[in-house]
Amino acid sequence: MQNFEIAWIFSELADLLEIKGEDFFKVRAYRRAAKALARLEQPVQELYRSGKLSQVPGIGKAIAAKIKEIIETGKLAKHQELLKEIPAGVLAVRQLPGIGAGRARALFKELAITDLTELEQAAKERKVRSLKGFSAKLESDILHGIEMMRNRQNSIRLSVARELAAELKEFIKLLPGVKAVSEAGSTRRWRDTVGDLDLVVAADDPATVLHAMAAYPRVKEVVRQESQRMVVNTWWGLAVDLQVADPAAYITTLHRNTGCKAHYAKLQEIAQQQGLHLNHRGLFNQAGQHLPIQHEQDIYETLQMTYIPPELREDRGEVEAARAGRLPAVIELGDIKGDLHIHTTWSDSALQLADVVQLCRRKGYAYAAITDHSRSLKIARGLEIERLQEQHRLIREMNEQMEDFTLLTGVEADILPNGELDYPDEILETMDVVIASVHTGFKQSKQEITRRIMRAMENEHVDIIAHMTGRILGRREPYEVDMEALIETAAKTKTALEINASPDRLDINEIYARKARDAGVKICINTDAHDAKRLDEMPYGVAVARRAWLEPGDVINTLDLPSLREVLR
DNA sequence: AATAATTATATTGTCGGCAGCTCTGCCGA
Repeated sequence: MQNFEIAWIFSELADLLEIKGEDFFKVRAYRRAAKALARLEQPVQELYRSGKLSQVPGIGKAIAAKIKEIIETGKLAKHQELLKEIPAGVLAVRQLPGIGAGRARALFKELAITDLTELEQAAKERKVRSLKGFSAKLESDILHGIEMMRNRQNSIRLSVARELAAELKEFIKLLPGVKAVSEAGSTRRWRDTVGDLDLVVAADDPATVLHAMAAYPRVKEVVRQESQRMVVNTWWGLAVDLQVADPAAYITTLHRNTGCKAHYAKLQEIAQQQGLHLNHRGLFNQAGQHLPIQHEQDIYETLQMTYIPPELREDRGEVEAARAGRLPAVIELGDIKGDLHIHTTWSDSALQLADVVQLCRRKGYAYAAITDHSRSLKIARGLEIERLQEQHRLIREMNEQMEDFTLLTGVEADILPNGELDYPDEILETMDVVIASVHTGFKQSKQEITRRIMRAMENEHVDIIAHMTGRILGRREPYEVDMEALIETAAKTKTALEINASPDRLDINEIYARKARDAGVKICINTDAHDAKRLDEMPYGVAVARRAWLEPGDVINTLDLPSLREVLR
């Protein structure tokens, strides 16, 4: 069992107990434990075997015993019992914006609502508004929320797909007769969300692979089986579409299954024009003979164009650009020289200042900016001015001890509802990096929130606007902003826009990042890390930049430190 | 339920906006 599967049980247990009305501090203890487990770098099973579970902060005697039960039996009795009492659908109801544990409980107890469909019915019949704690407005918000939830059913965050892909590839690689295996489809193209996970395997004997796949522990049920293909549902809620190819046709199958469809169709058409034929079996000449294909590069070369990396295969002009030899040399992970948005224990992160230095150094970065939350964000222990200055003094001292690495002083200052920043200018001007972002007042009108962010950009001390549309994938829609106007203002004020690399955000997205670049706006790719694991999420941000066709020169954290300082000045 | 310390017991991230049985509970950052 993986850490986050165990963490998930505790987090669901917390939700169930909260809905039941159990002591809130107990609920919070389970949440803390879940968070601690998800954050662990080492497998929980290992800690369990060495008897070190209770050493993890947030895990005491009772929770350690429950972890033992989960590891040994695969489930938790207390969790199972609660699920019998409170149907899983109630948890989905609780996920709706505006519905917390209290309102979910009221709906369940008073109206016997056990899932979203029943809630929708009740809301349409105007039965919800009369409950204590509800209103006509909330009732219509509920209907909106249900609609929203339905619309995103097929979108699972890329990180989930990539983690499952990594695990499945390890497993499949070791099966007898397997020559190669790769993810394909939108997972390989690094789309922010995916509908399913496509895998392509090169193997002599498809039956062996399919048989092993069907028996794999993550697999819940086989949905479809053909001689060389299998579709399964997994316990992670993500379907896997596995295609086994003859080793000779592996590259062309992988290429076709990577898509996107429109991109592939264009290549087929170009092949046709050149008297060739392209399909998943190979690339053929007029006589029907196989042309040698060792790598995907060979396909593009034969079709007389530059190689197009998977991230760019979206039929957004890349085929035309590649034929004209005008495809940009897009940014790579190795171009990144530092991370400019990192939180520490000074506010709400698990990282110590020294951890940031150590981990970023190990990545080969030359610098990193410490940007903790500002004072108004109480929930995140935002820093009062004195604390912020104390931290900056400490950082300057640390820098004196280091030659090959620099910590930059900074802050993630809240943009207050009126567009002012959370600290006065004389404080902001003392630090290296000022990030500005919105954390409250999402319900402002499009005009208000746009104007608010524009005002922040107009502050000369603001260097970067972080996660500008505020979306949390699968949980919160982006807020209404006039992107055109914001990009224009960012260009005018020379404010960089962040690509937040967290797979939960990926904000701004590739569409806006490309528009911003075209308007002359610089981009900064940041992890916004709150723990060591999330510091590793830079590749997701780089993927967004690649999909936006960005080159290293478009991204400020590819610069060496002196040039970066020049830009930030 | 975990933690710290008074080793039996207190504490455990805060606070503004919202809606409606207007001083309170709920929600969300």
